[in-house]
Amino acid sequence: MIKKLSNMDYKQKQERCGQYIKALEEERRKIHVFQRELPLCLDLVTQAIEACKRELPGTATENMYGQSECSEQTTGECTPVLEQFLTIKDSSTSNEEEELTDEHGNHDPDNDSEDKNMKSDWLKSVQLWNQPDPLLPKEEGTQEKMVDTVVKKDESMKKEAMANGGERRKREAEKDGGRKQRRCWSSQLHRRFLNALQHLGGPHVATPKQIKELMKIDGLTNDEVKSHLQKYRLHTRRPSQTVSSNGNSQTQHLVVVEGIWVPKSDHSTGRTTGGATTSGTTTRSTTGIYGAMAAPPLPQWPSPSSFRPSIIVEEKGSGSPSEEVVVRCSSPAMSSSTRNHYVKNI
DNA sequence: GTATCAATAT
DNA sequence: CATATTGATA
Repeated sequence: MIKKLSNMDYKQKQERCGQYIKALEEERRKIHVFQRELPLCLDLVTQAIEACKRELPGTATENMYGQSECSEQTTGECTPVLEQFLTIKDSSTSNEEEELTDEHGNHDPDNDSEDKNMKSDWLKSVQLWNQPDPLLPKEEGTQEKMVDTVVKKDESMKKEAMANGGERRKREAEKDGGRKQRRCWSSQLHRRFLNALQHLGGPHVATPKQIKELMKIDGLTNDEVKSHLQKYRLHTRRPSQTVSSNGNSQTQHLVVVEGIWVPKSDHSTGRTTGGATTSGTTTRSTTGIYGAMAAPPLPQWPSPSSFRPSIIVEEKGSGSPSEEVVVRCSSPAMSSSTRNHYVKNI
């Protein structure tokens, strides 16, 4: 009796583990669409899967009870996997959103051109594009411990936002005839923006008002969000389609669309972390900083582990006059309704 | 949602 | 001084 029970128990364990893995994999498929904005998330899930698989075949000593199928945002006590999450998170949390370390009030334009930091400093160098603000908000300090939905995250930099925008929002009717002072989109602000975007289902379905609300940043106006969204869209479109120029457009039925848009990488460290170090000085070939995210050269993310292209689109119809492409994704959010087909302007 | 203006940065 | 970026506005 008891033997049987324990045996069944074991089998159940295994089955549970399998289910868990399955769930994880599905989850990963889902967020794969957003790999552009949640590369680390994807990475985390992937690693979790691997870790789980490693444990499965061996002695299933670990206790897998308690969570029928925790899909990422489980409440917390999530077996060894959770530990993995935590570890990884700890190491990479800096670029998840706390990458703002105002360590450098000065960027040394001289000894910058090293690729020395090909770890994850991609954004580190971004932070200081603030206006000469006497307020140096040292907000950071927030070591959040939520690995969950990626959205609810920290609420830490609102103050900064206030300082930047809300405070000086008073219209100075001086020579500019009442034009507002520029809103400074810090990297954090932008990240919140991105989060909001993805929760609303993508840049093309999100409305500025919703975004603003979701960002929950005091002093932020709809127009500001709107403007930023516009710019974001402009830049996230494919800025360069350097491929296929030689009439061999049929060989390429798959093109990668969109990449990560990170706010203004600094003037020095902003090279592609991988591949051929673009010795800079290519100047902006109409694509500028955002250009390095299109198709063939593949993403240049600091993420050490495997990284696959972003959203994949495939050409529709071989004779269609309208060069239209459809995003192939399984995300319910993305694939809702008709707004998700990007028109190609080749 | 787009186009244009204006302030800055390069 | 010209041009590119980027946020504000029309």
